Amino acid sequence: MADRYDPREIENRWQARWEDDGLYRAADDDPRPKWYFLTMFPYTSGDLHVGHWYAMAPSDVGVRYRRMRGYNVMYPIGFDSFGLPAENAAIERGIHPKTWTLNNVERMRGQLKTMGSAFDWSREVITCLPEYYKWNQQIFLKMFDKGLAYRAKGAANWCPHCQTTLANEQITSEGTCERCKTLVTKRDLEQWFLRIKDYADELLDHSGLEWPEHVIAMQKNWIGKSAGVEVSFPLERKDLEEKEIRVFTTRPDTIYGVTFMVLAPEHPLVEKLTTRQREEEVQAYVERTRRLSEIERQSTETEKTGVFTGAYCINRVSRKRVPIYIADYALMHYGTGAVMAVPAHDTRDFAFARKYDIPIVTVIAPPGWKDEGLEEAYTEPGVMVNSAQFDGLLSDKGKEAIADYYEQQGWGHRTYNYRIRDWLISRQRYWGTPIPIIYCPKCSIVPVPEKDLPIVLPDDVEFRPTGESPLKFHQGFLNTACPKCGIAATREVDTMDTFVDSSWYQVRYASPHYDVGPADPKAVAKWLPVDQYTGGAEHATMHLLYARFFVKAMRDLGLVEHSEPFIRLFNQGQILGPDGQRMSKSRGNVVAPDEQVEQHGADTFRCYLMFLGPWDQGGPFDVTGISGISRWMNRVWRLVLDNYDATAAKSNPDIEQSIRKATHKTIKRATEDIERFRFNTLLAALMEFTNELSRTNAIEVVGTGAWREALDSLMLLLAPLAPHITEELWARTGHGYSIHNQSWPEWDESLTVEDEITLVVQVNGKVRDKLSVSASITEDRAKEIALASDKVKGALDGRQVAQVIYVPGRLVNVVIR
RNA sequence: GCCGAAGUGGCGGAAUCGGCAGACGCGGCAGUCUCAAAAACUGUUGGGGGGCGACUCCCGUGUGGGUUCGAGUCCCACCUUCGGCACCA
Repeated sequence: MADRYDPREIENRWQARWEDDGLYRAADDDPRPKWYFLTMFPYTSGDLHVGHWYAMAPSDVGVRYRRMRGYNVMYPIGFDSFGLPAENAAIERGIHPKTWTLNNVERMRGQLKTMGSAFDWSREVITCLPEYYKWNQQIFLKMFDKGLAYRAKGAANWCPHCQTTLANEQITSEGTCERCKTLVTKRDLEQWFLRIKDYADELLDHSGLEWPEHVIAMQKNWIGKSAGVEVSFPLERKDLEEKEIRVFTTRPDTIYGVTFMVLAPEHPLVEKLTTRQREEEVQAYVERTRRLSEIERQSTETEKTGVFTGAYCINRVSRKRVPIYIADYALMHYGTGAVMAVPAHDTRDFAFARKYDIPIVTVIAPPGWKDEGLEEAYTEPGVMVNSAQFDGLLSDKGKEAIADYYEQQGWGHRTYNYRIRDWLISRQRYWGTPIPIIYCPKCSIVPVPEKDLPIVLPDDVEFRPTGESPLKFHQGFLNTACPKCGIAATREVDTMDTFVDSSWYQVRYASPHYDVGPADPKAVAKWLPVDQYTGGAEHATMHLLYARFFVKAMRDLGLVEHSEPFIRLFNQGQILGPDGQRMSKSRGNVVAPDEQVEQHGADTFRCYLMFLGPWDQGGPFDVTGISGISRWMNRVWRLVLDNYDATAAKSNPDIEQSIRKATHKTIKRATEDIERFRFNTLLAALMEFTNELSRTNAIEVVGTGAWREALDSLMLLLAPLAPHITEELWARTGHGYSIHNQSWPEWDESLTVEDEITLVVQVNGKVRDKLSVSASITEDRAKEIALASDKVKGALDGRQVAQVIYVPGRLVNVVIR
């Protein structure tokens, strides 16, 4: 009898051994094909939770499988360690952000190691250290040189609680801060932007990427490219510098229906166009709009409001005078900030026209239209009417015809518009990468010379959430000399959005200690792009879009040669508390992984997480089921050790053959499942295999070659899932160290096919009999024995057989009338 | 409103192609062991009905239609849940 399975002892021992041996270190000069596997690095929140395990344990299985398939696998890990929580902890508890963060790194590193993952710790990257963020600064400077980073004043999203600006992507659909759920407002500030919009078309192209369709769809939605025409409407007043209003429209076919014009309240023409009589009202409206938060302004529920400016422009084709309004439903940052309003065919314009008694002219006829007024906007395609020479055209054709006409007349041109906006990276906070820019009274914006990098974050800073960067009050940091002319100048005091850090960390892992640039070109050429990336779907439009942009920008800066960071992407689902709600301390439904590991061992905990269901689905985590995995681990332990060394007492070729078949079928199933990351069914297959071996653990098979092959295969197939117990069993059954350097077992296809099959016999689609027949049965013979079955005869009840369907290897269906 | 994913036993879930619905596991029930309990092991377990019984019949994959010899799987309409976007002209 073998001794008891003691996961704690085994796991500690092997983890130490693997670390001492550097078993998982990826060598740059290994000639085998490379495989770069990456799981999203954790933020240094302080504690590893079940979500981390749920994300990382299955990734580790993928890694170990690739290793067994003969790849030179790199699986690095690090810490995303800049960001607000560190600073908030500093303010609340008087700990320095750096201390807080590095303590958390220490703690989380220890917790991560208990998972028994095949991480290559020698490549660890910690983003809050100057060795890393120096390169953020260098890349930023190169972007600045190329015009990819620019400074602009604009209405920035402002979180009053975090006391900083936010990127568009960091605002929830409720208009609140993604981090603290505070209502976001607007502030006019000079800020740094990166030109992600310049890459919009390239970012829309996901060819060559094996990504989940829904993530691609989300990115496409986010970028929001729409085709249309930019057309001009001449102003009635001729005494202004501007002679026309330019608008973007996707519906040029409705241009005869334009009965008013809407400018965004911030539109530069508003001030110039407004007549003296309307001035007061317009100014009041502009003021009111400015005070509204984004959420109030953008709510589709709010009634359309606006005011007339007193000015008119001319609809070139209908020759009509068109009144110009301002309304907050026109957005300054989309298109030209002006809208040609067609109330008959746009729901917003319709509501506005109704409210302010503006004429509604139908120019696209709905089906069966009899020249009557519309009760609501008709936005579907239809036949053009009231549109002079274009009458009778279908609206789709009309779009092209009018676009052509405008282009011929020189009144407009076809173009595209994008929903995505440039990436605002300035943050008025301390714990981030200092933006390497100096403001000189004489030379204005001056980049820090590369030789002066890194601009190091000073430690002795007072954390006062004032809405301005704490760095502004640090005289030693703030004051400097202009690198160009040498006179007294000040530094940029804002820091970079932490998404900058995670936009290229995957590149840094290739050469984490390289000190003459962000990345060693040789190492990058060897390792990048990432072959398989895994992480949560919440990053679909932020991190994943930023990282794609960054790599393309770095390519154009000559820093890397590839264009896409991540070839394959897998999104795991979200793990919830036992109550089906998000795990949170306030709900009291948090499951601590450390406790589970303490109780059941890492192998069991890992496997249980994978057994819950499909990885991309996530779901509630209920600890009660873990005993099933625990019991199974014990069964495997006993099964392997009890009879491994026995010698065959006598042989039974039938049982041996059936064991061999079970083995090869299991290898096949396991391989197919692991390739598709279907760990739940993979585990089910291994359990079935274990059950079958337990049943046949009889005197006739133990000690035979087939028996050994079965147990060896079981250990090897289980090795990626449960690395510790399998390493221990592998050693105890007299194999060499390490099971994690063995080859993945191969299956013999001829051993996976059955000689006997169950032929299902149906009558009118209902199962009436099951017959055990030879797999090589002919169609005629199968039909014959099916019809001969007593049960079929009984079901026929003397009625006429109309047809007999045969599906090879599966069933016979007798159709009767 | 738009885009995307999903609805299967008491529970988590399985079912590459349209072909035995419920694999595997939890929980439950019964049993073995035990003074007893726990643990472990064995058997059983979709619902309903009939038979002493080997058995047998009916119903059943969110709802309603459809295609098909045959539908959890395909098509149409709808309901519910979750995720994303949302005055984008």
